[in-house]
Amino acid sequence: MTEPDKRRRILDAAVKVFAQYGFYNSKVSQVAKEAGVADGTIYLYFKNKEDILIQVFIDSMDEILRRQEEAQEGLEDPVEKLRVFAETHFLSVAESRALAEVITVELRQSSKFMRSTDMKPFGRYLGMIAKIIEEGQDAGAFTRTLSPRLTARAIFGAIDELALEWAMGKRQSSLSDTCAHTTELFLTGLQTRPTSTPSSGGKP
Amino acid sequence: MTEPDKRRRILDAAVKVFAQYGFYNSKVSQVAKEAGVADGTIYLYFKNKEDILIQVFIDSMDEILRRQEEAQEGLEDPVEKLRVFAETHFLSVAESRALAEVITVELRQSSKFMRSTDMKPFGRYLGMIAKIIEEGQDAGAFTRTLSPRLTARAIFGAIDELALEWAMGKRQSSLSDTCAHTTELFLTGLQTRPTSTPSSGGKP
Amino acid sequence: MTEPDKRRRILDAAVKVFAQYGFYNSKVSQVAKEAGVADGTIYLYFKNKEDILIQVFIDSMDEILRRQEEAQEGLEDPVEKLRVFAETHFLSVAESRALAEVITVELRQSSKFMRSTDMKPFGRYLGMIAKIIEEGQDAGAFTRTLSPRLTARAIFGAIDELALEWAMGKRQSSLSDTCAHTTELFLTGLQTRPTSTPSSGGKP
Amino acid sequence: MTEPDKRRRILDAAVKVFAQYGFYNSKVSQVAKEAGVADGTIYLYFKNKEDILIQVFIDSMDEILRRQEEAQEGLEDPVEKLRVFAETHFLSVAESRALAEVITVELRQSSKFMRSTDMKPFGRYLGMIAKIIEEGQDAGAFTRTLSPRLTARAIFGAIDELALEWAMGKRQSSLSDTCAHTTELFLTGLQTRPTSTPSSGGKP
DNA sequence: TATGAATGAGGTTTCATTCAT
DNA sequence: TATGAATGAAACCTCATTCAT
Repeated sequence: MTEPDKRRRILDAAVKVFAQYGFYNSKVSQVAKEAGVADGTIYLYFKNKEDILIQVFIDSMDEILRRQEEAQEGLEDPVEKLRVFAETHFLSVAESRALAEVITVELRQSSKFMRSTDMKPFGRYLGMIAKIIEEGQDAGAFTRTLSPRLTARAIFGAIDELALEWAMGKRQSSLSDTCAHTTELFLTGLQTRPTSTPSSGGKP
Repeated sequence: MTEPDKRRRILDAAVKVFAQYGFYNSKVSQVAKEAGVADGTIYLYFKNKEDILIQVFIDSMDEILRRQEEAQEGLEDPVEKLRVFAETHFLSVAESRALAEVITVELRQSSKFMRSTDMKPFGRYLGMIAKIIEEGQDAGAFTRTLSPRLTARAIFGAIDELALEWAMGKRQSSLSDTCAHTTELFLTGLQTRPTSTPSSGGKP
Repeated sequence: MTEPDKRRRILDAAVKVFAQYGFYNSKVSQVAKEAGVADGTIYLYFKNKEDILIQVFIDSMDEILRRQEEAQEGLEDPVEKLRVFAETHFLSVAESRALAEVITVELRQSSKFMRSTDMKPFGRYLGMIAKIIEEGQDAGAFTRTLSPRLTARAIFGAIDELALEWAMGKRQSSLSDTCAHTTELFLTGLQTRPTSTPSSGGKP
Repeated sequence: MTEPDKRRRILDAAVKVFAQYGFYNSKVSQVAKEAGVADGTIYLYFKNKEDILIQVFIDSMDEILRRQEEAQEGLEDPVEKLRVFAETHFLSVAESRALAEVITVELRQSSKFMRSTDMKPFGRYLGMIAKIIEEGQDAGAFTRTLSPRLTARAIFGAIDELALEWAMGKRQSSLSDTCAHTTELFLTGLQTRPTSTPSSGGKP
């Protein structure tokens, strides 16, 4: 009765601890102490240590997905959509460096056993990018030569790598700079060069 | 009796085991058995379990770097250089899926303590990409609007993500397709728009 | 369920096991089994195996010191004091042969690393003897030719050696005999012989 | 052909290493390195690690016994004999602090398993003291109230404790002082009171 | 005799998980 | 629900010993 959302507190503590020590070097008791609960209490909310990581991931992905969907609302231009998507991803990362670390680093490690688990949220995340690309292709804004799925994955890889560098390293460039960079690189690669041919041509 | 390079055998075994179970879920005794040596023998060649991972990384990076340098020999065109770089990366990954997994997945996990270690090889790898970009910019082939360092990182992220997907997943697309995809996306983004040089077009 | 002092139980078990097998040949699991606890439980009460030995020592010394102080209460005569001290030491040893072995034998072995630890109790023990000697010298009962500190040490060595022999060997002599022996040897050597000549003399 | 007495070199190395680290914390390889031989070579001269300690002990005791016997040669007065015995013990210890440590410290530790082994040398050492006392008693120089065996043990304990203190600690007193101290304490306790005797003299 | 690389048994210690309260 | 003392399985690593050369 005292604690409204103990589960939440444990998840937040886990993100903090996992980010600092890495999943395998974190102790359940550390998470418990950080959350201000007893060791045993954790097992009232989670099946085991691994389950905490999974829930952290699912919860975080849900939140990020929610933000992305919110951010996309009302947007029409595929180029704009992609730009906003990248921006939102960076903002999410910037907001919680710890979360970024856990998601990008710890998650890969665990991906082996996670493949068996519910990885849908990540699939949906990639799906969002792919859908934007497809729409762009349909609208004639993006070149049809690139596979939406593969490109989505490539874009995610690039964004994620930079976000990781930004999150973990001594950020030399500002977040928005880094973000702008990434998008420019991709967008140019994606866009049909309407200008290219015609403009160039333009022989009246 | 004719054990020429026991160290090598252990490293190879480690890659195999780490790739399958993940570093933290692998037991030293598994590696020993896979290598066909006694548990204790491992400690004649490596300081501890972690050291095995580090050596795997260093050795592999050295090998990949060597290949990349060899592949770049004689190339002049920046676009060609980048294309070849990506290809070589994919080929290396394709050759040893296990190695790819260990490098991309396990390594991140360990990056916390590894930052303190000799990560030079990875820096050199990124450096190669950055240098290619710089040369391209100097030659007027690549746009100057993008920072070589950040772009190198983004490109690596994309390549690596796809390589990982290819290595771990049920490869739906062929290796060369995936490879071609990535490069096209980037190269287009990087290249100065020949069109932009409507000059080329030239309306006289 | 009714485990009042698990720490105590472990210490007692340790004394027993260490005495029988020697510290370095004892396994923590043996101590655990003897104490009726799980292996891991030991580490809730002690830092490590070595720490058990140190605590055994400190606890035992505290107890012996307590007894000695109690036994000395109300005594005035230095000779009597020394005699009682020896008696009490023997009695303590007699009470727990195992404890004697651990303290006298195992402790020396560990003295190297223990010098850095809290050896105060032992110093206090020697100090008690030295103080008795000093008081005896001040009272004119003991010769001033002997250094209290060195003599204390010598006396301890003798008492301890006999206690050890008694504790470990096939005791051929009774405890009280052995005890009486030691004290007589020392006390005679310590006492000033004022009386000796004259009194005996009685030249007619 | 090169090494005349490899066995000797190993024993000397062992004394050095055991004294510094203690028997159980010493590694056979350390002894080998200190002796300048290969690990395996040690097993050509000794059955196992424990055997090295035993041989060190036996050899050292033999040497000390030889010295004592040599020192006792020509002596007649029991008091003088005991004094010389103590002096010789201290001198032996002084000569090789390491040896003293090994004998007094490590040996006790190992006494459990050594009881089954040939401990004769130590028995002979105690026997020497006991014999001197007996002779003194027979000659009327020492009181008959003390058991030679127990007294010998007590004396050894005292001498050894002081030698140990002297060997391990920061020697505050000179060796000869410490030595003189011990003997005075004992001799006085042992001697029949020349004074007391006059009474014996007579009254005819 | 001498070597030293290889062995592999086994101990200390950790830590996820349980369960009596 | 909550606790946290207790559990005990299991892993890393050491190191005495062997044996092919």
